[in-house]
Amino acid sequence: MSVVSSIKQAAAEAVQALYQQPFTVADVSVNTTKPEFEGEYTIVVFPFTKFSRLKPEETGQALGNYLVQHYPSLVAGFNVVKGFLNLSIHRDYWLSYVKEAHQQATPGRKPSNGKKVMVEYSSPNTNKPLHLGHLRNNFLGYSISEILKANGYEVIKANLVNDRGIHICKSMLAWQLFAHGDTPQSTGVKGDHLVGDYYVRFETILREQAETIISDVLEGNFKDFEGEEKERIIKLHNLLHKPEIQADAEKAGKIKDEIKELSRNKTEIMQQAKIMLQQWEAGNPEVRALWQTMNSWVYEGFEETYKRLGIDFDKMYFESNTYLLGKDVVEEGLQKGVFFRKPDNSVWIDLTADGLDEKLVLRGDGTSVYITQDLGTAKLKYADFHMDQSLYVVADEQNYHFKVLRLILQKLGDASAGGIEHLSYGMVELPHGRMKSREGTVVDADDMIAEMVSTAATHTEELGKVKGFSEEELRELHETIGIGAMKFFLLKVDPKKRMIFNPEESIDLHGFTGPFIQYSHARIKSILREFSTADLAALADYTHNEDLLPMEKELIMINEQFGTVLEDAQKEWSPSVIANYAFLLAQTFNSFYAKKENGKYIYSVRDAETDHKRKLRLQIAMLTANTIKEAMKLLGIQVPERM
RNA sequence: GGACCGGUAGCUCAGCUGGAUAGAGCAGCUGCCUUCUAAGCAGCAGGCCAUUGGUUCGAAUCCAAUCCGGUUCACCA
Repeated sequence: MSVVSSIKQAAAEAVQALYQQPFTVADVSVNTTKPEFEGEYTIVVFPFTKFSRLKPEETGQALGNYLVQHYPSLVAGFNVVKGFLNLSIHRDYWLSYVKEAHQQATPGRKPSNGKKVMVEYSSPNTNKPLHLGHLRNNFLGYSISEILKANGYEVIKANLVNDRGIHICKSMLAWQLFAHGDTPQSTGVKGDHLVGDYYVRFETILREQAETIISDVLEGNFKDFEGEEKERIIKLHNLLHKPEIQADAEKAGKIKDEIKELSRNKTEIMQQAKIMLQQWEAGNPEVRALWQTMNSWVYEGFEETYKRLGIDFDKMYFESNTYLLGKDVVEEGLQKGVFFRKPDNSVWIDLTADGLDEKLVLRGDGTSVYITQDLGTAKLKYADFHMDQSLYVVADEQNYHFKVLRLILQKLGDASAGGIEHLSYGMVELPHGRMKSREGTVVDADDMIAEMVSTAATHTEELGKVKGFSEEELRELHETIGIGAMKFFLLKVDPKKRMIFNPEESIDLHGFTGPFIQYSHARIKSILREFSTADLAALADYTHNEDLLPMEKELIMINEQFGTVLEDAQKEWSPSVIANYAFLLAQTFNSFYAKKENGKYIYSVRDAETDHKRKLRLQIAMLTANTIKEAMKLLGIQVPERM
């Protein structure tokens, strides 16, 4: 049990004993003691005064006395300042913690809790390469999975690949029209990029063709439209010319957008893509073959990127296998009276009682929509694994979708409903706004990785501290630092906040960054290298008998908090909690390392004042290195032995 | 318009389950390599915690209203 939990429990018992009042552990507020006061942890006594009917100072005294008397091995002393009871934790408590923990490779890990959770993340489209937004998703999904594991959960990392649909046909069509049979092998272009290039090509042609139609429409020529669509476009055209709309830029913009959308749909190339999609759905052998070929190129490309980033999955789902799944759910919903059919044969659910809207679950023509598939897939996942919880790592623009998904499954009384949770994260934006693939303003993941690794290489070379590294070791080190910097950059921010990335400013290697923490770890390792492995192993049997200097105590304390930090990160689904902690720990060790008095390093390990001190500091150094390593591992970041 | 999310130093962010004088990093300025690695350490400067009101011993933190920014409310996925 952590120190803080022990204190809370002791305090709750003390209040019950002293004042015969029921008081739970959750009601006790414990903070770290401010540096200007004596002690390590502080109990806020104000909440107890209504039971004690004494002044806060007197209540604090009474409580402090009780704790010292009844928990002497925990609380060695105390002082009271106003309503704050500052506790000095017994020296031996800290000493026994370092002794017991310093050789643990994975500090803070919890034993299995018997619960199973699926984390779905990444979920890429197979029509273009990964970009910066996907990186945040991948890093978050991977990290939260590792954090859940460390907290005792069994985790299934799942990836639902969006491998079919109109966007895939766009790339396929453009390739058919313009590629002259080019392949990744023939061009030397990475598969996902090659396919992405044809997606862009498609969009370029589409834009050109749409321009013509739009300018026709704006001139009052509606030859490309007929029937209902013609009526609609004429109506929009007329609306646009009304003076009150002309005066309202926002409304005019919306109308123009709709004209644009309708026109895009009418282009020849879009019509061709739609035909291709129908052929795909009908199982046309030629289209299916092309689809398989091009998807395999993309998978090779993704595989390379995932591997480089250290991202992995336990289970792959493919939308081409799941997109028809939801239809029996629709039947079920109709039978249970949860859904209803409209005259045009479309199927809906009424969620207005829950503060939401009516939601379509099946089109009039019997084809499914996004939510239909997701309902089916949720049931499939549950049938496959019977997990207690199913976590979806998806951007916050889909908050509404997941609210609806969970609600529908609840109304259907489905077993999977209770476990559905949305780990919603904010989008990564550029200084000028959102990344848009149509407008070519995306930051490509592979480019970004290459750039970070090369920045790391340049910087490493400038510092010139890696003499004796082989080519291969150097290459590995640059990967570790560059990718570490990038992962840390994207994970240090609270997931639910959107973040702005400026490609003009490269990601820092100093300060609150991955490399700072990696560096701190490497430096601890260089301290440990001063000693033989036999010396280090022998520390396990060493019996402590020495007082602690302030920063020795502080470091042990922070290390000891790791278990609690792990729990917090899990509860909040936030790797940033771990990132902040790892930084604090590294920073504190650096201060410890560099602390100088009268020209002497007062916390020197090698040149410690006594053998006891040397052994204590060695244990502290080992403990800190292990905790840093483990914390970074939970973020998916490796730490080097030397850098 | 409804729902949800955000607004803390010049910039990027911690702190938000109420607790002592609001913290980091970057950028700016000072110092510190004969040291177990200076990707570091120590310091200076920088704040009406969006605004107003409320709750109470105590509010950046909780509540209400307002202002600003974002997302969403598709027979797209």
